[in-house]
Amino acid sequence: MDYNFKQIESKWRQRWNDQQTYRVEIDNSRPKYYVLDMFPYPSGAGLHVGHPLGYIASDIYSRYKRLCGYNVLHPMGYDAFGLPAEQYAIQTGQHPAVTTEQNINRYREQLDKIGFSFDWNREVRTCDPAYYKWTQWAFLKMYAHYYDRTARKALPISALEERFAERGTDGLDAACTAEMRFTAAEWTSWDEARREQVLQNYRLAYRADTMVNWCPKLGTVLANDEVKDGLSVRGGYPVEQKRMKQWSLRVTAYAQRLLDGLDTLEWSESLKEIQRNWIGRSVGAQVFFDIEGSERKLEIFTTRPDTIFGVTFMVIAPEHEWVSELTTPDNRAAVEGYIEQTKKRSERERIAETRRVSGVATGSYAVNPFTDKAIPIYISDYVLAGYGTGAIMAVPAHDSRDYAFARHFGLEIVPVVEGGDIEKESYDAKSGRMINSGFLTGMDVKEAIPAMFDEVERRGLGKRLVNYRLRDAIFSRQRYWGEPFPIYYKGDTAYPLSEDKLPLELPPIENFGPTEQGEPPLARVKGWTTEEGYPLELSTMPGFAGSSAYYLRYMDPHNDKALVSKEADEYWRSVDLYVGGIEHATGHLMYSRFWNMFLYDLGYVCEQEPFKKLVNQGMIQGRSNFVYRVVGTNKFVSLGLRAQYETQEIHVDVNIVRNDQLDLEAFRRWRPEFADAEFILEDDKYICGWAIEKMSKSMYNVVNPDNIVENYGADTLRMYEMFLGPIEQSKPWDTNGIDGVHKFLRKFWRLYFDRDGKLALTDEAPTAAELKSLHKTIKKVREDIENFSFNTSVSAFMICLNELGQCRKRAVLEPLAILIAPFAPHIAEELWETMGHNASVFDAAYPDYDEAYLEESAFEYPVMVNGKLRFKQEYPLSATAADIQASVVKAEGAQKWLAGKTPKKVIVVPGKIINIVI
RNA sequence: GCGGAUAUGGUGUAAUUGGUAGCCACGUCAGACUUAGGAUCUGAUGCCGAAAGGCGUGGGGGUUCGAGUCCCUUUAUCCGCACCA
Repeated sequence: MDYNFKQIESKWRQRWNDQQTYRVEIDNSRPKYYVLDMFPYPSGAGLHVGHPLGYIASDIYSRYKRLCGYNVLHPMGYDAFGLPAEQYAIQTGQHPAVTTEQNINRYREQLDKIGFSFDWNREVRTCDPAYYKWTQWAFLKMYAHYYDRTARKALPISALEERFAERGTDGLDAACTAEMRFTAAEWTSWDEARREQVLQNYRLAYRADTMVNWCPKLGTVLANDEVKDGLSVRGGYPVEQKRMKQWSLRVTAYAQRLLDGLDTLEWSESLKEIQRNWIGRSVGAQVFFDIEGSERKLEIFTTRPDTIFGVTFMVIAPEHEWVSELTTPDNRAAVEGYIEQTKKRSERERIAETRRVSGVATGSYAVNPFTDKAIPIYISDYVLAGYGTGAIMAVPAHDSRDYAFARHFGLEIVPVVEGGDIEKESYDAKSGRMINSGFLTGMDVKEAIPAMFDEVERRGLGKRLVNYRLRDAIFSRQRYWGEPFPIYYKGDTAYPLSEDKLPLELPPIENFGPTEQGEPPLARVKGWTTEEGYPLELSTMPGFAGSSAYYLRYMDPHNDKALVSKEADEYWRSVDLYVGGIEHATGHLMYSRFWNMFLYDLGYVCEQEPFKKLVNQGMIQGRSNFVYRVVGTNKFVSLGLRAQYETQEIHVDVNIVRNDQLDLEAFRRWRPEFADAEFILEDDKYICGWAIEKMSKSMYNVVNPDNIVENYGADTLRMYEMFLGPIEQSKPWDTNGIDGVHKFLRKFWRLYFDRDGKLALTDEAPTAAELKSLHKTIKKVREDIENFSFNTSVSAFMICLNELGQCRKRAVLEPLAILIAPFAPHIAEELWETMGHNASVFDAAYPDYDEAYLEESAFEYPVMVNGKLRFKQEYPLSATAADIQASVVKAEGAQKWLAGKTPKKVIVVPGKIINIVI
């Protein structure tokens, strides 16, 4: 009886489902382990063969951990809110809930075929009201808290109100949108709306007028991580900067903790680096510059206070609040023209034209506090409104952008650091001796920086300040298919719904586009108000809202009293191993950490970091195949002969190509126009060309895992995906080669059974060689799993099989069946049961190796002469280096190469190598 | 421009972490069994060479008895950030 994978796999799929094999509960008698995959967005296209790569790796790991005695939490769910379903709804009128449900069912069907050990009782869907109740709950908590820098944690906003009533802002160091100063008396004198406006400045979830990424085509604002090169990540539509009133999360409050936390995580260095860059910490100073003829002072941020003596002008962003105020009547026309021109340019154009210098003078002057000279204030779009204060002190001698600007406008360039030639270019390096700099002159830059910090603070011009590139996350989307905000309005003032009103359910709707007035779709809903008739917020939450705490919900998915119970949280704690794509580096992985830290501050969770160890699986690219049509005919010429013809390259469906050889009949059936195709063959075969491209429908290179499972079985798919190469590496999918793994599994099967399908194991004692082979494999496989090196463990199984030959001994094959179980669970279960075990193979103990079987008594040394391998010589392992040194020269092999000469040196590394240097 | 990663046969890859480069597969070639083969089994397969031997881990240089691995330099590809003051 041959290896009937179809029968075996459907049997065990059924059995695992019926017996709830992978259901897990809290079990204080066993150590826990939490293995998580990034849950998928259920798209209409279904899974392709690249998606399960990470799932298979994590499944192998969790099955392994389970076999090692851990209580393993390994859940799966769906990130079900989002733009694509809604775009589809706008086009077709189908409700996103319907298409999402369909897609989820399709995903589930596909996932089930691969034999994952997910506990489906814990499934979550972000679009389920019972789930998003807790998304809304967390939002309300953020709304009701502010971040106190002194306490280094989030505190209730009510405490802030009390504080304001007692002493105003005196002594307060809190994360806020703009620094505020007021007294207790002022606070008490304000009305409710005014106070609320002030509190919005501090809330961790707040509504404010801010510069946002507006995507007109999608009709919504987007967060920074949803925009790339001035285009939306979803859809690739142009994005522009616009000032709008939007909800945001004060992620920046946690910037330092998000940065510090990275050091405690087992993440790849490159991923940590991406997050560090995204947070973008820079240490510098805030400095206030006097403005001539004004009481106000222009605030700037600089990391080079040492160069203040070289400041010869200042530049503010076109969007700066004071533009109008600083513009003198003579310059008004020019300034307004410039601003108009900047507005018209999209973000994308602005990025493309970074080299071009543009700007205009305001006519106002500031005063350099150290040289006392009047310096002109300019407007230019090379200064960004969103970073620092949107204003800079320009040091043309030591900043290349300021230099280009000064050259263009003929402004003064005063060098203050020695080195470089300011006639040619600016000298940006942070080293050298200070010149033309008053009290700093003669110091090195490294001394001058702290000296100037001190001086600025002493003279009350400003203070040391740490700045972050990280922006607060814009949290509202003018969309339908997302979580509604538990917020209502009285006039323009926002109020939270009370927690007992949650979940605030998304109302049904038929038209999914924006209204004619450009309002979000929820504006169409009659009665989208509170019971008292106050209007509810019309925007919904963004995609990352639902994915920010889903790992917590898996711990306790059916709890309607809390996001996660104390008991469940304290048992499961945090994710021990998280597997997913690197594309979430600055989005989901950032927001989740923020969300979790916030819940940690409030005492709802016991771990500060949600994902202890993280593995990024590589992207799977497509491998396209081509046929070559002779131009103007319906003849197709094989790859090797195409040079003789004028041909046209056409993508052909990879599913009708095998090992680059075209299935001619299937090709004729593929599309009607090829029904009577003729072929020019080489060696009676049609060989296709190939290329590595993105996996997509239009390239006909999408490989569906269902087809692989159908033809080879899930166990083959699982092992082959691992065999393909290191898990972190991006690589093209190539079905060529899957035969090797399939062949291995068939051979493996045939080791246990005779021709009639009867178990053919013997109770004979294994030989030393067999035991050595077994224990070597156990050792290798265990180590490889721990190191996430699954490709080499698959190889180890193949080597073991080659070494075992026809060994049918139970003492060898029984542990081998358990050893392979994480990789090929179906076949392992079947073998285990056939061998007479009642319980699942996953209730067994994972085999461990015994060093004793691996020991060698003698070692055949490779002997090198002058670094080149010349002969081999065996010595017992007990032989000392000195013994070998003395005797190896006398060996027959050595005599030939020495040719009578005396060696200069003989190097012996016991157990490794001998090198004779002549 | 800054930061990170990668580079090994025709292909995917491996290398006890400084110690016999190419394990394990795919592919190819030869053979066996076959009416047949997208089945199975055996053998060969880095390059040059008849052989002895030589050359080989993107290129150049260095350290070392010994380098795919360490150091310097250079090239190519991929990814992230990018007028961040």
